[in-house]
Amino acid sequence: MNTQPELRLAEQGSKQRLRLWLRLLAVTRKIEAELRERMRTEFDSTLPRFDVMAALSRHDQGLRMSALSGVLRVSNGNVTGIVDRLAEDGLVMRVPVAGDRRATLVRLTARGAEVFARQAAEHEAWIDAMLAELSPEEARSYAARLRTLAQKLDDKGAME
Amino acid sequence: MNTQPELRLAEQGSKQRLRLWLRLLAVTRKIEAELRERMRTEFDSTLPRFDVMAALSRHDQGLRMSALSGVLRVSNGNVTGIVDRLAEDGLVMRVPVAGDRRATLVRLTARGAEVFARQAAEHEAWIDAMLAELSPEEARSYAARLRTLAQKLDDKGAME
DNA sequence: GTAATTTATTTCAAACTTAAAACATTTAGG
DNA sequence: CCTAAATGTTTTAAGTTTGAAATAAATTAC
Repeated sequence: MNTQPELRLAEQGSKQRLRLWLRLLAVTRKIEAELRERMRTEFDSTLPRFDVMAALSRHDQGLRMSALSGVLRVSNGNVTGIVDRLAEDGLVMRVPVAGDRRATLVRLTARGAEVFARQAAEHEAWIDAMLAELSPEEARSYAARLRTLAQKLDDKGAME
Repeated sequence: MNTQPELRLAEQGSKQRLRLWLRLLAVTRKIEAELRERMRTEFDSTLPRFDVMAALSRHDQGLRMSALSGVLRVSNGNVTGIVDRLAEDGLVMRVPVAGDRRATLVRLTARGAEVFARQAAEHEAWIDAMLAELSPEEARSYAARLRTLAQKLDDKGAME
């Protein structure tokens, strides 16, 4: 056996990358499950709602529905439902766009901004505790590596 | 300002960890989106179905519903639905457990095993291509780091 | 200017997901 | 035994998610 060492090596790389992906997925799911649980028990809310509010909090002037779904990388129809429910609760508002009656701007209400600020502070503390194992320097370095990886993935996607 | 340097430093660590989490989430979602798209177009299937079949493929003798949901870290009721649909398609089968009429064993059918083998090979190739940026050694080292992190997270969860 | 195309969003059907309730069965304690 | 607690699974209600179809409005091309 092992008459084709270059093939064996390629296989090895493939297996290592697959293993990495499975671990990445496991850790991400674990953290998400924990965050979801806490959002539910502490704030009677959900992660998707938090994600939408987080995106809006970075844009005082509001975001169009399409921009929102672009930022969050979820489908248009998905955002519609979440924004509907947030609006019912008075946390976000839909504002018409002057000069384009197709579009809507979504913004946090004053109460929404208040509620989000409280949740964001806790959220950051939860993450900090869960990733306490990693030093700030280690976190910085992994984040940087992931950034270049994400960039490469986006480049590939753009070619289609 | 900066009269409390120890606080500033703690804040820094917290911000770095939060940034890392957001990148982790972004990369994971990007890869998942790509895998889902390919599962759909190439195999007319979904990621959750693939995940269930992958778990079953590692257990020739089959898995109980509860073991399956434990391995996949999803809720019991969730697995029920996915297994229902896989069973309709003749890819998995429910087998009664001798001596315990509450439990069910789920196993891949012969056709299910065949179908999964094809999908798994492609799946591994997709991952390999998406993570080609990472050398096998780099992948191995990150996977190891994630493993210890996952372990720590599990330990914390076990304390509740 | 009107028709065709593009853009922005919502609606829809199907699947996935969760937590909690319901159900069935088994195990343990008196 | 027989009842209470524990275990294994499904059902249910609500929300999330997708991709595709529908709707509406704006833009482009005759």
